[in-house]
Amino acid sequence: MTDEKNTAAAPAPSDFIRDIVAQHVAEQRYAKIVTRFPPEPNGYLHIGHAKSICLNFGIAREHNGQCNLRFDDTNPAKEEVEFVESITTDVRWLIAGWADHCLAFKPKGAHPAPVTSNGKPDRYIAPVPPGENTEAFFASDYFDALYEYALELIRRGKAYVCDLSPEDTDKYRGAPDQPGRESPFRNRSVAENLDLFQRMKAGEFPNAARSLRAKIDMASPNVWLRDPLLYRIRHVPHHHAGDKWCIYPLYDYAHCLSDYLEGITHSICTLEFEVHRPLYDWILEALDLPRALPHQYEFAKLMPNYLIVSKRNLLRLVQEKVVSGWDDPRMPTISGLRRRGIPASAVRRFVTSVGVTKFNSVTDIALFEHAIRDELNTAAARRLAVLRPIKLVLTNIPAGESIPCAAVNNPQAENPTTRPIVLTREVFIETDDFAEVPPPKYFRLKPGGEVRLKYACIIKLDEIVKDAAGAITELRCTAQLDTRSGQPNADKKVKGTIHWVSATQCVDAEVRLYDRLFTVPEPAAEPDFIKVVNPKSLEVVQAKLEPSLASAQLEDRYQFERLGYFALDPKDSAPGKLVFNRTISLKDTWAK
RNA sequence: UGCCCGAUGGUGUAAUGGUAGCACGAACGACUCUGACUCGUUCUGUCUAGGUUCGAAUCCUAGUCGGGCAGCCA
Repeated sequence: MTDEKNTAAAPAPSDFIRDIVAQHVAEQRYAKIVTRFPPEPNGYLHIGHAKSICLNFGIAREHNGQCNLRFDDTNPAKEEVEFVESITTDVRWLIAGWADHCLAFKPKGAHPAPVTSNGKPDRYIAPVPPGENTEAFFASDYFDALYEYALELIRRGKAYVCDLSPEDTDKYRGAPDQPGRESPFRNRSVAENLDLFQRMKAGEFPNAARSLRAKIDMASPNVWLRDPLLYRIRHVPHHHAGDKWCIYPLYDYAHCLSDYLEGITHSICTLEFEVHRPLYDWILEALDLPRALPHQYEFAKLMPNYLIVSKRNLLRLVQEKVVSGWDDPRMPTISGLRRRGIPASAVRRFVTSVGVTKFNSVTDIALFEHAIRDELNTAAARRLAVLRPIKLVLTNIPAGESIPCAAVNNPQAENPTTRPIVLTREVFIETDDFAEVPPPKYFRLKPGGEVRLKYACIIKLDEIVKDAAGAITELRCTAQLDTRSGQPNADKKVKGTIHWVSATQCVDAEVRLYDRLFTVPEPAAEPDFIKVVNPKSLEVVQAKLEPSLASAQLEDRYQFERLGYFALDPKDSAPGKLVFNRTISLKDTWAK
């Protein structure tokens, strides 16, 4: 379906993170480059995540490395299996045929195993290729290991159990421009900390009654170093780990150690984690681990205009039924883009083309639209379809006669093939392709004017038939049959060529015309982005299609000539009931 | 008033002390049995002020502007 030619031919991208990786490869610092994509299963993946996926899998791919799909599931209150399933599907779709050989899973149910590294006891979880009895990595599979590491931190005097309430913890933390104060529980003995932490795990204390904290520096100018919490008490079951735990690790503690356990070399995340990096390093260094430590690198997230890219706001669109669901074709979610008919290759090309920097920028959505059109231009089969039909009668063709014509399937192909279509007395043309009072430079059908029916012949408009109310019911024309391909006057030139379908040999279909969801470039900056939803973001029409489209395939992409790119809706289309989504219109430089 | 990060045409990005380039976009033109594609021409840029240097987008200093950080979220 999707043509990989463009992506494959594109030069390997270069950016500051890839430069660092390339240097590490040159130095032979690591045996293998291992990255990871670590979503929290609390929502659907969107175009912003696609950038991270393509970065992480792209780097792995460029160095024969590996990229782990890992669920960062340390907060059971917000997470659901529905999301681990959708995320897995979306990631696999996005990288299919491109980097799936880099995707690493683990045996189903596997946990980190005891190993010996550099002569010292260690823990490691080995990757396997996705397949039977495998699954993605889960941070929650490391809870036992993480607990052991916490015990070790306590023994080393680098962590303590704190009895401060959440409110008091906040107060003691101070402010960015003001140092915090040390917790009164900061200097408990190792024995007491060990005892208390074990009892936290055993469920002896209620939610938030105590926490485990790293002992770092309450006066640090970086607030994340002011004795950050490592564990909190939450008496809730976990979607993956079951009901074994009532203490759950926090992101900063779990993430760096998960990276270590999986042997990640480059842990790539977005800019807001920059201030967390010292903590990431502190935890790993505090444990004196025997293998090479992972390192964190940060880049600016993708922010395209005319879109919202925030789980909270996307959720609102779903909940308030502005869209039909997370996979509504107007949503910037991966599932929405997929349902809309956008090839994964176009998503990849777009997110790669914007580059990787530390500069917060707004990317023009036109860049995405360009990537989509460009991929589809080579991949899509051309077909004739009329969205808003108006009847046209070719008065010199007898009723019942079928004149065979050959239509090109894809002019971009190296050896273009054709398919047969037929011209009949009655055809439909696009309402927009006729104007009784044409504007200047109007190339289409107008009174007394000539136009070519694509792949058929030139016609001349003789008569406009109207009903009693003055509405146009049909256009009567003369077909110049000697201007058909292969006929003596085939080369006759007219300014306009329009598409059409036979009125007697066509199929009906519902066609959904999608447009931008928002009318302003920065909807998220509005007081209420619901107020700037584009009322015309979805228009449904009953279209007439050429007969070959009756057997359209879900995975195929079509260009309805002169209109745009279309694909079958995977949810609502069924045998005998065609539903097409407009992926994107053709570029239109004809100012209306 | 604290700490961290950043700033190159309309947008995104490259140039790693040596000719500011590429893509998107826009405008105009050529071609055209898709007003698409393709091709051609044009458009607009190094945040400011000092300094180092034969030479600065790049290094230094100060400033300006923007983003991030005070969840028992990630």
